[in-house]
Amino acid sequence: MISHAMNARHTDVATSVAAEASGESAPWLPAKGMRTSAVRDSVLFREGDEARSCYRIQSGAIRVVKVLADGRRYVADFFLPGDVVGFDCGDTYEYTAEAIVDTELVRYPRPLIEARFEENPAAGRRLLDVTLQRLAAAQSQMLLLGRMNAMERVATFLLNLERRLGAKESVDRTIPLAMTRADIADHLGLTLETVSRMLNQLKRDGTIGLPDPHRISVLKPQRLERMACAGGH
Amino acid sequence: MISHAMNARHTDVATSVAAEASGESAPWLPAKGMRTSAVRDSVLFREGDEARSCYRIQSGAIRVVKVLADGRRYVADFFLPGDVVGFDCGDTYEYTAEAIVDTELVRYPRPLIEARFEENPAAGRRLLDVTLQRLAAAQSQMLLLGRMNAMERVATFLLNLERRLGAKESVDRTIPLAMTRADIADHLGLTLETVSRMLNQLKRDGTIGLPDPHRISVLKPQRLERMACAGGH
DNA sequence: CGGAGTATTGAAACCTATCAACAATTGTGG
DNA sequence: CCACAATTGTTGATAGGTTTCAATACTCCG
Repeated sequence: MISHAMNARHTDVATSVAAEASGESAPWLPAKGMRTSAVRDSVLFREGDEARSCYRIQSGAIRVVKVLADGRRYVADFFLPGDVVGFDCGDTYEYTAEAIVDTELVRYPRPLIEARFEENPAAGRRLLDVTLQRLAAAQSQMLLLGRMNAMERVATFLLNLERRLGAKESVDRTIPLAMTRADIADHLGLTLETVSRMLNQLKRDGTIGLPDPHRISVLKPQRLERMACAGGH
Repeated sequence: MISHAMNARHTDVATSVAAEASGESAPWLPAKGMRTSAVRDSVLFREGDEARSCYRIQSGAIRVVKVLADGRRYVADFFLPGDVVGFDCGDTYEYTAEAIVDTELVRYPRPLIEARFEENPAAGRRLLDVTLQRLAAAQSQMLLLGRMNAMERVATFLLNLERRLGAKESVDRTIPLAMTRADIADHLGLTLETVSRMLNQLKRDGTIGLPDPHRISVLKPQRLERMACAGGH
């Protein structure tokens, strides 16, 4: 599957007590948190659970899902290394968070975060900015879901993912895909078959390469951007 | 494809200099702002404009739209009395805001709001909560756009709108619709014809009544909730 | 009262979903 | 290390829900 995917036993999320620096990517977090790991497909927290903690992703990937009673699923977002998942409004989580692959995280109890806001207003302001950015991203995603066709959705998704991973992760413009076709489909409001068809159509075009199902190399970025949609933001 | 270009009179937004209390609904705003009015279909601000102010709606309604180059449009949100529109991340607006009907607003310059955060951290915390709520609503909307069929979308929309308007506005469970079918369609990722068909199907069912195109009375709320989707949030 | 904008309704086309079969990959255990 | 089983991905044929195109009716205001 992917480099860091190890044995996928169904143990729960394991927590060690070692302290860990919060890292540069989220300056609004407390200085220390608990190192934690989650094996593939384990649930970090469930929609409706009491929101005790949030988590910064160290390595791996998390998906955040909302589910209808009959099983229809929407993947609201993917969280990649550096991202923080689990800070919601209210006392309960708004969605379920699951590990896509074996994932290393740092856990921060909510009370510690709230305390940090008291002592340091700038931290709260930083979180506000992050939240406003996520809201803007959500609005772009709604435009995608509401008004783009299958090919535009897939092309836009690939470009966004490449941008988020940054040059560091994607060597030679090759995107390491942690998630399955089903995850991508549930994120784009499509079926996994349609996602597969679009990817293979792009492959036949010569726009992308698919060395293996979990690696996508962007061969013709400009063409991909043109397919992404008839008008950037 | 679709391009509901709304070109009516293009008078600008008129501003009076009278001061006005910020009201109970948005305690994170400064105490005073400028009363302003916007006639139907006028543009409050445009995507990409420098974000100088935000606006609290006093009466009327605002729609917030994102547009693709070929004219396809998505209505990211409707803003109703009490709501505040225009506080985005970055220095420019993320979307275009237009008046759906003649609208009364109170304008707050961004520098004044920023200053208020400096002096009163609780104000910033309130805005964070509001923003987190809007993010949660956006995630529910993505589930709707990605995974619900036309009837479920329309039913969900009506229920949400009724809840937002509150008992005060909707006398006798009758929802006053400020927006057109095209606005609703662009908000639900449908065409205006499909929205019309779904509404009239609900009318034939006896689930709702349509006294006139801009008034919807909910006759059988439970049935509407059942149609809304196979699984509540 | 008339005219422009808005809403409704019908018929046909299209894109994507669904169903189904098969191929490829991954992980497991001999 | 290889073979097998399970999962994941690909591809094809068909069906179905929405869109598109078109015509007509309604509503609101000047």
